[in-house]
Amino acid sequence: MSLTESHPPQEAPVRGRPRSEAVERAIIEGTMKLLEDGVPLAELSIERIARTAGVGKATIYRRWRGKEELFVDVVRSTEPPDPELPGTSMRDDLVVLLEALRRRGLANRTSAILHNVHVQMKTSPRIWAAYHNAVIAPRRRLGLEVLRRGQQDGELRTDVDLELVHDIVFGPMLTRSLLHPDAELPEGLAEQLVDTLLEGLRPVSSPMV
Amino acid sequence: MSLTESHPPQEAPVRGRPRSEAVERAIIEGTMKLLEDGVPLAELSIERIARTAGVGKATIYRRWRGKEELFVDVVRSTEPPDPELPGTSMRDDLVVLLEALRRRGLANRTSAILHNVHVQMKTSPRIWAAYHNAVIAPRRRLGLEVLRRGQQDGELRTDVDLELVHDIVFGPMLTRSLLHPDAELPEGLAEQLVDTLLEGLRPVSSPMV
DNA sequence: ACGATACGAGACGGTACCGTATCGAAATCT
DNA sequence: AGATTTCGATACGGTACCGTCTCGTATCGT
Repeated sequence: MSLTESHPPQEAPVRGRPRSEAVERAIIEGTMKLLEDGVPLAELSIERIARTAGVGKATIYRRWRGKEELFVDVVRSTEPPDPELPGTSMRDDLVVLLEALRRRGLANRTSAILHNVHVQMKTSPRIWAAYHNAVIAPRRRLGLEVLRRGQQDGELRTDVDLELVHDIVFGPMLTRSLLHPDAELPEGLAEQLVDTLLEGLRPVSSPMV
Repeated sequence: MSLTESHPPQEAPVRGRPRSEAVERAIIEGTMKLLEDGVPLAELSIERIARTAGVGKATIYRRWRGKEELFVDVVRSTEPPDPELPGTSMRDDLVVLLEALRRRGLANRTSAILHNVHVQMKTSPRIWAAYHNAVIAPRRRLGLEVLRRGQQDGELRTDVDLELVHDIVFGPMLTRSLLHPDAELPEGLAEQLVDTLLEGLRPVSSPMV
C-alpha cells in the first residue's frame, strides 16, 4: 500500500483471509492521533503505533516496509483534494488556490498533524522526494499554469519570471501556515493577498523611481 | 552555557581546572558535522556526538542538560549577525534584510545544517519557543519597524495591514530558502523581489478592477 | 469441511542509547 | 605542594525498539 508500490494490473488469485481495510485505517488514524497529541515523530516507533492502534506489529510490517513508508501514506491521507478552478480570471483562480492553502493551514492548526509530519519528513530525503513528486510538484505546476494563462490574457506583467511570481503569490501564505504557527489566517486573506499583490505596495500617488 | 541559563553576575570563585573552550567548540562543531553529513536529528544521540567530537559523555552532560539544550546553541552559533541597515530608504533597507536572508539560505544550502535543525526544533515546543524569542521575533520586529517608517515616509501604502506586508515581503524568500531546498537563490533576487512587490504584478497598461 | 491467509499477542535475540558513576591523568588556583 | 575541578574513557543497570517468528484464533475462497 505504499506510495512507491506500483499496483500490478494482473489480479492476484487471492486465497485465504483478505486483509482488513478497517485495520489499515486504524493504523493510519492511530498514527495521526499520536501526532495530534504532540508526540514528536522521532519518538514514534512501530511498536508504539501498534500499541495505540490495538494491532500486532506483524500486521504493520505486512503492509509497510518501515516507519518511513507508513508516514507517506499518513500524510497523503490528510491531503485534501485539489480545488476546482473557476477559470473566470487569473485573479479568481489564484484566490481559489490560496484559499485552499489557507484552509489547509487552518486544518493543520487544529489537527497539528502536517505541522509535524510535513516538517519531519524532510529528514528522510528519499521519502521527501516521493512526497514532493506526489503532492508538491503537481500543485506548483498548477499554479504556474494559472500564471501563464494570466500573462497570455494580459492580467499579469510579462517582464517578471514566472517562478518568482509563483513564490510571491504563494510564499506569504505558506509562511503563515507552515513556518509560524501562531500567525492568523483570517477569512478573506486570500483575496486581500492577491489584490494587494496585483496592485503593488507603492502608494498610488508615489512617484516612480 | 545554554540559552535558558541566565549567567549570574556574581563572579564564581573558580577553583580547579577550568572548562576548556576548545572542547566546547569541538562538541558544537562535531554536532554540526553530523548534521552536515545528512544524519537526521532523530538519529543523533549524546553518545554519538561524544564519539564524533572525541569527547567523554560526561563532558557534554557537564555543559548541557540534554540533546535539546545543545541544539539551541548549535543553531545559535550558525546564525549570522543581523545586517546593518543603510537607512536611506525603506526600499534599500528591505533589500538589505532580504539579501541577508538570501545569503543565509545559501549558507544553509551548502552546510545543510539549519535545514535540518531548524525544521526539527519545532518538535520541542519549549525549545522552539526559546529560539523564537531569541532569533525570530527580534528579526520580525526589525522588519516591521522598517515597514512602519516606510509608511511614514510615503514609500508604502497605508491601507494594508503591516503584518500582511511583512509576510508579503519576506514570505517568498523564506519559502525559497526553507521550504523547497532545490530552488534557486540567484544574485540580485532581493532587489528584484522588492521592486516587483512595490510596483505590483498587474501590467501597467491594465485597467483597474 | 478444508486449506490458506490474516489477525492480536507476545517471545526472542540483538542493538543503541540513556544518565550516572568511577577511574587515573592533566590543569589550574591558593 | 596540595586542593580542586575537568579531562577522556569506560563500566553500569535500565529502557525502548528493532524485525522475525510462533502461537491459537478468525475469516475468507473453494
